[in-house]
Amino acid sequence: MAVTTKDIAKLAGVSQSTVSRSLNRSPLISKKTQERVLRIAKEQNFEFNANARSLSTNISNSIGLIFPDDYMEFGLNLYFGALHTHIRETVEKLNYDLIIGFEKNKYTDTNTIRRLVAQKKVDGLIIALPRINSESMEFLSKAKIPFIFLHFHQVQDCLSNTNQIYADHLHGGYIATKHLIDLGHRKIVCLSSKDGQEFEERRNGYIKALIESGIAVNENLFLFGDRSFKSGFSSINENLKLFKKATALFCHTDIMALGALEAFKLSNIRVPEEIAVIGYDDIELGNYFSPLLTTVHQPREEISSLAIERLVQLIESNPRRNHKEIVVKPSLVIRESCGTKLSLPK
Amino acid sequence: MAVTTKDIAKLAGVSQSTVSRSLNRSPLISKKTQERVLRIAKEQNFEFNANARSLSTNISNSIGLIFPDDYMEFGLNLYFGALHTHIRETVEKLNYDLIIGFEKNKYTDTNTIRRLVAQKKVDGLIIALPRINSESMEFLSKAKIPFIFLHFHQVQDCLSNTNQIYADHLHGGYIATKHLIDLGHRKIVCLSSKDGQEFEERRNGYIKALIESGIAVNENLFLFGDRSFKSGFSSINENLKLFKKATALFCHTDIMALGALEAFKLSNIRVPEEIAVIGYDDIELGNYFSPLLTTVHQPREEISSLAIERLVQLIESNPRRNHKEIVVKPSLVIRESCGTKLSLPK
DNA sequence: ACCATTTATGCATACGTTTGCATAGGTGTT
DNA sequence: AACACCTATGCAAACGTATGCATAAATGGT
Repeated sequence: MAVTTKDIAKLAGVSQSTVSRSLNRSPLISKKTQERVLRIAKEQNFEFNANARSLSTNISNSIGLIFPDDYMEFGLNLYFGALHTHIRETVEKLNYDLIIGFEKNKYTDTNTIRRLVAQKKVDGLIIALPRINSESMEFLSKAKIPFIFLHFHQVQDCLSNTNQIYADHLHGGYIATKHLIDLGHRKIVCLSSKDGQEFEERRNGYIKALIESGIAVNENLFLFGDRSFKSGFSSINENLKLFKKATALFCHTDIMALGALEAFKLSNIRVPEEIAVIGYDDIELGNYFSPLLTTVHQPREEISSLAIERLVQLIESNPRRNHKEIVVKPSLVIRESCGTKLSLPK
Repeated sequence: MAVTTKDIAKLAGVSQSTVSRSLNRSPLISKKTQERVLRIAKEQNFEFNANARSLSTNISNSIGLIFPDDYMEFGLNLYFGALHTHIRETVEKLNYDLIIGFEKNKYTDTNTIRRLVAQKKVDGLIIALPRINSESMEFLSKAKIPFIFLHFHQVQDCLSNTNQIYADHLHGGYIATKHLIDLGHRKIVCLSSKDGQEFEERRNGYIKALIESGIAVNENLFLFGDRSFKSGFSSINENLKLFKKATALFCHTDIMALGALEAFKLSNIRVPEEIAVIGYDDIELGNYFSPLLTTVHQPREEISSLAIERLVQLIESNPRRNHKEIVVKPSLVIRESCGTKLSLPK
């Protein structure tokens, strides 16, 4: 059915190879012939058969984007959703197609990755998994396929031979805490999570800011949730007594911060008047409910475009060297939930 | 590099065709040979080259999922995000890959669709665009590629020769309104949107329920937003006077309902005590903030799996007949925001 | 033991493209 | 006029798989 280069060749009175070369803008072909071929191809609504092309060139013109299977939980969809948007924009701009894959167990499985690579369905991968085991790493480097880790934290054990892009969470934790300290707060509760190195880094940023300001780190001010709204809500609800002394709360995800705000609301504790609350991520939702959430902006657009651009660069030049880390800085988004400088810090 | 059927053939001491047949479980091959070939293939980590396979069979084993470019706006990401999850689950279960495409102008463009089809990158399409023009319809049917419209409302003008899956919005509008009426409400504000036929249908459901209960339809009780949180917030804020008489609000999206709740909160109007609020969509968020949002559940999982299952069925049997509409019923999710039966309806 | 039938395998071609190599025709230099 | 050298084109093989057809081997019936 579909019109092929052979059909065009017949119509143009040239050979099939001349058609192929013309369509690929080969300099071997004379201007005149090329133009004629292009005209006819256009008239016939010609499109390359991508499969034949990929078979011949070993290039699929597709990029695989790998997410963990559970990315929808814990309000992560808000984060990933945004990431996804920016990624596809860049992918589109660079004329690649996007194949989305998921790994069931985000820490150990790489079945989808292996399959897509082995089947030659993708030219490169953006891997947005929190971690990957060494066998899979080995598979990837043996397969000589360009890939980029796009995640939340630095992966130490594959540092030397991979490309990774991540945000500087220590910095994010630091600027959030510094903001609260600058507003006069001394007792700052830290609601974090144990699931993910990025949270550890944020805690380190928190600690760094405290120490720098000569504030003692108090173990009792650490709370741990699972990143979700519900855990933000219940962590605060079950630890309201902390806020008899503490005047501020640093939540390591916005969605936990929103849960916390809701908990304070139901206990008639006013934010920011009585407690300052700062989040992390800068999800859209933080801009909806009163008080508007002050937070740390995750540089999503930057991370996404950098990742794709770097990947395409790797694909198209394929230098089996030149590994690179890119670190992106988060920034502060000051809205309402931290209020203004405390006049009388407790 | 990669191991091919030819390599396996050499190792097994059989011909390439025998390998191909074995791997495809052809009944022509003896159990013994087949098992040996399969064992060797497994040992060698053999995977088919998808491009060669697709070229030969004209089957890509991929499904295209087409979204409008702006699906992230207006809180739609919450809806589409969920849809996307269920779709990919079903796609995975049925062993297809998922290629995600976007159309720039959701009403007129079909460039991505055309390209993916012409290039043979997909075997079928799930088209989640609000509409499609007749040229594109013609292209699709000429291309003889199975596709399904997955959307929010029934598309009349391509009814006769397409598969479409949509929810019964009239029913949804009806049950939401009926719920409020059953609770004793008579004056019910209807916050809808003019952008999308589904909203018109929900309004019709609203009207139907009113009429059925002998309540006059009051033009003044209709408000229109753009589906967003902000428009929910401001629509209510700018029309607070309506609620001197009206006792209930039916918002045609959850996210508008949340905006409305926020507006009531800031005006110290208690929900559900003073005003009952019902939403539409059943997004996760509605289950977070107090009062928990009573709403109409969009049967997302059902729509998604039905769409994919039907599509795969079309792909694998390809009957160029047998067009079918599937209508899915929304259901009521009663939480807190409508409260209980009014004792003294105004 | 012979033939007919079934079962299992291999051969060869096709899918639509890219690309190395050969070559025909044209240009320029001596 | 002879030669070397481009330029533009075509030929043919290759990519890895699937499959129609031919055929060899095994089976069964007499």
